[in-house]
Amino acid sequence: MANTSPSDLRALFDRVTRLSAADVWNAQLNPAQMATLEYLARANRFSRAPSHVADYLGATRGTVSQTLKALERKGHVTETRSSTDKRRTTYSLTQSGADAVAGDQDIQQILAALPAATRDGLESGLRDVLSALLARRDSRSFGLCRSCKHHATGPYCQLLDAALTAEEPNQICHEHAA
Amino acid sequence: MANTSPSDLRALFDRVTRLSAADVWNAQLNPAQMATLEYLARANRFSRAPSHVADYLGATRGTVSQTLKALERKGHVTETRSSTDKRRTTYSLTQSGADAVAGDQDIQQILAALPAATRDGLESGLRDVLSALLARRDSRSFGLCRSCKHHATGPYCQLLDAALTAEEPNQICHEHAA
DNA sequence: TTGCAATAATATCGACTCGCTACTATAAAC
DNA sequence: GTTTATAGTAGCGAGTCGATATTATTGCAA
Repeated sequence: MANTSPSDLRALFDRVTRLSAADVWNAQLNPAQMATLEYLARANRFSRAPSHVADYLGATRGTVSQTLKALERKGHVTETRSSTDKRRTTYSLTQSGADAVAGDQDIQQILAALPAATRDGLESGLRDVLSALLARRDSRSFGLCRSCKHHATGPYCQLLDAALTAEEPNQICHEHAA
Repeated sequence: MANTSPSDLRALFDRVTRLSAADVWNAQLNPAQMATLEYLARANRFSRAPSHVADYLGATRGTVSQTLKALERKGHVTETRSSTDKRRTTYSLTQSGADAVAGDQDIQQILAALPAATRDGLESGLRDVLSALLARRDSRSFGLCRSCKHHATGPYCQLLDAALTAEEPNQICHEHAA
């Protein structure tokens, strides 16, 4: 296991990616659509705009806009326009969208079956790769609300000056800062 | 780092995948084309047919056929038809194709910068996930020639009854068996 | 308060993936 | 010598994806 060459490791990562992507198609969704649904399922109410999804997935706003329209046609998300700032749109999962995310268990079953030590090693490696990727493209971290410097007990967000629900501290936030 | 939930880990994996895919587009290639080139760069001469690529990437033959045609139009691969079995076609990288693979250094640089222990943890985790995925879809392993049961010193392949070049034991083989 | 730059979301375009179903060759098995 | 399996391809429809342009809307400054 020692002396892993970066190119071998990269090939290994790519292959796992491709094979697990091939599994996602077994819903009526493609990988981009599933990734979008999964993000929406984990993001808080301040972070569900097309531009947030684009930023999170590393895609352009145009692409994400089309993906969200496709998901809307399939009934997995609904669009809500902001009344205060009419440029803003927010998307939410419908029940059918939430079901699709919950039903996508294939890779999760494999991960759940791994020994805890292996899972931890995998996670810490992926986290390191992710931080390097984020640093290079200087993208946002999308961390959990509760680990943010603007998070105050209450629960309350000092940046957005908003009271939070009980679940929100455990959701992903676009404005997250360490 | 402990108590990693499978769904968090899955989300982490997806995000790294998407962000690194976004980087690949910076060549004139999309992720599927780059993955195909990378496979061809690592596969031995018995393993470069469209169906082998399809099997490796978990895609259909039709899709791979089109991808190879696109790569051929761009001058990154060349087609060679077998004279003994006229159904068979083999693809090889051109210099331009090899350059494209070599130029795709972004993720490799990140991986190379990781501490060896982190890299090993990442690799062993990915390997476990890969074997589980392969077992479920009962796909081939595509291991290195030299680790195959048909590999004999010489170097020589007992299954295909063929003498091997010096590099071939270190390439990927479609017929690899443990 | 008019003017302009920044922001948010879409629309459109062309290249391409992807699963799918058909289809053509060719080769092997009976 | 016919059936069956294998290898590759074509064409279809849905949809991604980057690029570019367009339309609203907002905020700021002269």
